[in-house]
Amino acid sequence: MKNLKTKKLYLQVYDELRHYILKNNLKPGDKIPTEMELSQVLGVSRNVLREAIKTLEILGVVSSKPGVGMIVNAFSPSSLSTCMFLNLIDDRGDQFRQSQEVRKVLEIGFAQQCFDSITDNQISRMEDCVNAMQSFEEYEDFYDADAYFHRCMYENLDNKMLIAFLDSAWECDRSFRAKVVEDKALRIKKHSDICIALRERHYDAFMASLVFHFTYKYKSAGTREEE
Amino acid sequence: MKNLKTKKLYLQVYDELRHYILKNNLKPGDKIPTEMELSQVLGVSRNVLREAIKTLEILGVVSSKPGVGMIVNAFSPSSLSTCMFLNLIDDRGDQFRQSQEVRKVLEIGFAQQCFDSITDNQISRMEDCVNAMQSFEEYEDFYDADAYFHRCMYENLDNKMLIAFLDSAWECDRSFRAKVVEDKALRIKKHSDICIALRERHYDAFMASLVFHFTYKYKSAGTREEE
DNA sequence: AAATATTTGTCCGTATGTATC
DNA sequence: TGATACATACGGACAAATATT
Repeated sequence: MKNLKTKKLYLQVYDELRHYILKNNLKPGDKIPTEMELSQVLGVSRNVLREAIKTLEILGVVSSKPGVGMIVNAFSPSSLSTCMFLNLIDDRGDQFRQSQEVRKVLEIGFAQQCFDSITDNQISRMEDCVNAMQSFEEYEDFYDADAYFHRCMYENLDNKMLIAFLDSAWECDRSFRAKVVEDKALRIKKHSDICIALRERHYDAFMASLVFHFTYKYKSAGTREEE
Repeated sequence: MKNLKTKKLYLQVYDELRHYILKNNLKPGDKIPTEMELSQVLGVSRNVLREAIKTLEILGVVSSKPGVGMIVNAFSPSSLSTCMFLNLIDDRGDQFRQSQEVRKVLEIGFAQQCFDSITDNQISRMEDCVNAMQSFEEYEDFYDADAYFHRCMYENLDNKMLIAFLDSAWECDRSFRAKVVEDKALRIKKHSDICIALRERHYDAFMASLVFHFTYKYKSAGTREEE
C-alpha cells in the first residue's frame, strides 16, 4: 500500500475503511476487525490506522470499547454525518438536477420570509453582486458573486440550517453548472430583476423573478454524458 | 486534562480544537499552532492530538503540509462537512424551529412530485407505520415510525439529496420534539389523514393534510425565549 | 546554492485500563 | 481468581517536505 501515489496514508486508510463497511454491507452491531488485524492487513502502522478510524468514531459511524473491539453503529440512514460518510451519491451526473430541485424548493419556499425581513443593506449588497458580475471575466469569480447573492437574500431569516442546506446544495451544483446554456446577459438580468422587485417592495414581481431565475436550458438535450 | 470525566481523550481534544477555531474566529488561511504546541498546551500526547486533528482534516476543515503547518480551509461556509463541524450552531433551543421550517418547506415543496410518483406499495408501508404507532408505548419507537413514514413519502422522487436533507433536519428536531404538546391520537390522525388522501388520489386533501401536519402548539405559548 | 531548522508523516515499543472467559 | 484480548495513551525515533538563513 505504501507507494500508492503520494496521497497521505491516513486518507487512503479512511477511504479503505469506508469502502470496507459499505462493500461488506455491515449492519449495526456487526463487529469490525481489531486494530492489530486491520493495521496488518492494510500494511500500515496502528497509529495511522487509528487516525483514520477515530474519524469514523467521531462521525458516529462506529463505536469502540477497550476489551471489546469496534462495532458498526445504528446509523440513521442519513443525518449529516452518515450522509457525508457515504460521500453522498454515486451518480454524479444526477446531482445537478437534484441540487437544482432542492434549491428551487427552498428558495421559493422561504421567499415570503425573505421578502418580509430583507433590509436595504442586504439589497445593496445584492446589487453590488450584479454590478460585479458585469465586470467579471473568470467563470469562478462570476460563480462566487452568484453564490454570495443568494446567501445575502436569506441571511436575515435567522435560520442557519437553511443557509447550510442552501450552501451545500450550491456546492454540489457548482461543478456541473457549466452544462447549463445561459449567457452572461441573461444570468445577470435574472438577478437584476430580483433586486428591482425587492427595491420596489413588489411581492408578485419578486416571486415571478425568482421562479424565472430557476428556469434553465440544458446543453443539447439528451446528450449529457454519464460515467 | 487527564482525569476529566471518563470521556476519551481524543474526543475531548476534538471538541477543544473545534471550539478553538470557532472562538478565535479563525478565517480561511489562518494558521493553527503546530502539533507540538497544541499537544503541550492541551497536555496530551502528539498521537492523541493527531487522532483528533486528522478528523478535522478529513472533514476538510483544515489542511496540513509537512514543513509548513496547518491552516484553516476556505470553508464554504457550509457544505455538509463544515455544517457538521459547527455541529451545527450553539443555540440549540432554536434548532427545533429551524428544522421545522426547513422540513415544512421541503415536504410541501415536493408534495406535487410526491403525489405524482407515489406507488401503492409506498402508501401501504405508510399505513403500516400509522398502525404501528397505535401499538407503540415507547417514545423512541413512535418517533422511528414517524421518521420512516416521511422517508417513504419521498423515496420515489429519485432525489437522494432531498432525503439526506430531510433526514438530517429530522434528526435535529428529534431531541427537541418533547417540547411539542401533541397527544398521540392527534399525531396519529395527522398521518392517517395523509394516507387517506393519497389512497383516494385527492390532491387538495393531500396538501391540506400535509399543511395541517406541520402545525404545532408549543408548551406554554409565548414563553419561548429568544436571544 | 547550500546547509539548517521546522513541521508534518510514519513507525515502533511499552504500559495501563477494561471487558470477557 | 487469574488469563486473555482489546482499546487507550504515552514517548521516542526517523523520514520527507518545506521554509529559512
